[in-house]
Amino acid sequence: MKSEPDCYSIDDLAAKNGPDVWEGCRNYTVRNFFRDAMSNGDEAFFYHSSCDEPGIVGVMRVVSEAYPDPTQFDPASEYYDAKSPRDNPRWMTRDVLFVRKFARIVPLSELRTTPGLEDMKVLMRGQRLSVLPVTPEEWQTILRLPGL
DNA sequence: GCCAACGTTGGC
DNA sequence: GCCAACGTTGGC
Repeated sequence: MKSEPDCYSIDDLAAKNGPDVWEGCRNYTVRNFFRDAMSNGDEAFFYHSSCDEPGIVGVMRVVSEAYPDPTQFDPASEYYDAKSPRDNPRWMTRDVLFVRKFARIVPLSELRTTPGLEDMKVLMRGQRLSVLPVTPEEWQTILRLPGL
């Protein structure tokens, strides 16, 4: 799950000391991932994008079922969507909980050269979705990279 | 339903 | 700042 650290970083999530809403995703494929592909209790990588060193910085846990992203109904929010009906919300999200920050960032450049990650979705050209699936094998491979 | 125009993402 | 990729919009 990607976030621009200038906007919301893994340190922001850690400082929350509890669940936080993963808000603002406005893409139908991502909406479907939140709704259908995730389960309460799943773990996810936190990825910093659009920054000096893009890459995976730690682990968090999904700690809710899917529910409508509240920011779509908030006219004061930058994520407000006037076309989303309250009785049939367009945008879904889930709560996440900080699990741990890696000893070092695992940069995108390293992911690209790590054996076993050749087919990882986040490395595919043209891939811009802010939430992407990770296979169990990729998950284990990546966990071994940052060390302690 | 087609498709051009436009907007966004995000690495570089 | 550039640009490739691709999603969305809206006229027809």
